[in-house]
Amino acid sequence: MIESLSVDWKVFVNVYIKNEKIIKVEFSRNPVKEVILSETAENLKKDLERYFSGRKVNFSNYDVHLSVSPFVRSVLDVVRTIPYGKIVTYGQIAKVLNTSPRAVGVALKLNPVPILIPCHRVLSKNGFGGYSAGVWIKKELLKLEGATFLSQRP
DNA sequence: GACGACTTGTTAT
DNA sequence: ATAACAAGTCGTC
Repeated sequence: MIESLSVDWKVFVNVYIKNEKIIKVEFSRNPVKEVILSETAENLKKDLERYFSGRKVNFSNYDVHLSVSPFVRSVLDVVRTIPYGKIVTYGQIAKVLNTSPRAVGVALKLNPVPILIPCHRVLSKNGFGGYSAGVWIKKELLKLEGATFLSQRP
């Protein structure tokens, strides 16, 4: 059975969990129908609420499912180690993995669990780069985490 | 700033 | 199998 829960933010953040593993996080105009939540799900919900209220939360101990190619997995693994409030570029990740920035961008688009795997902390060298749910959400998340350089970017 | 060349994994044909 | 594309970057003008 799949658990679903929503957290109210600028948009609703909906999370789906199966067998204690997070399988999907989505931004949506509407909340999902919530089911009875396991302890893991309750904890995650509280952590998300804390996160959106501006607290520093680390999501890296949550179990995520990730049905993606080995390459995408390797990119997401690297992204997962980026600490709260810190920013890196697509190029830096590409260098670590010996690949191209372009490929890193494609891989990040395939991230099934934004926020938990913080792809919003990966920007292009000049500018913001993209975001599957819309760049404005990426900007809001960075603002939330206190990324002060924001105003210097076009 | 604009534009093209180069890149490399994914996606579509 | 092969071509087109993408959440990028670098050099040149």
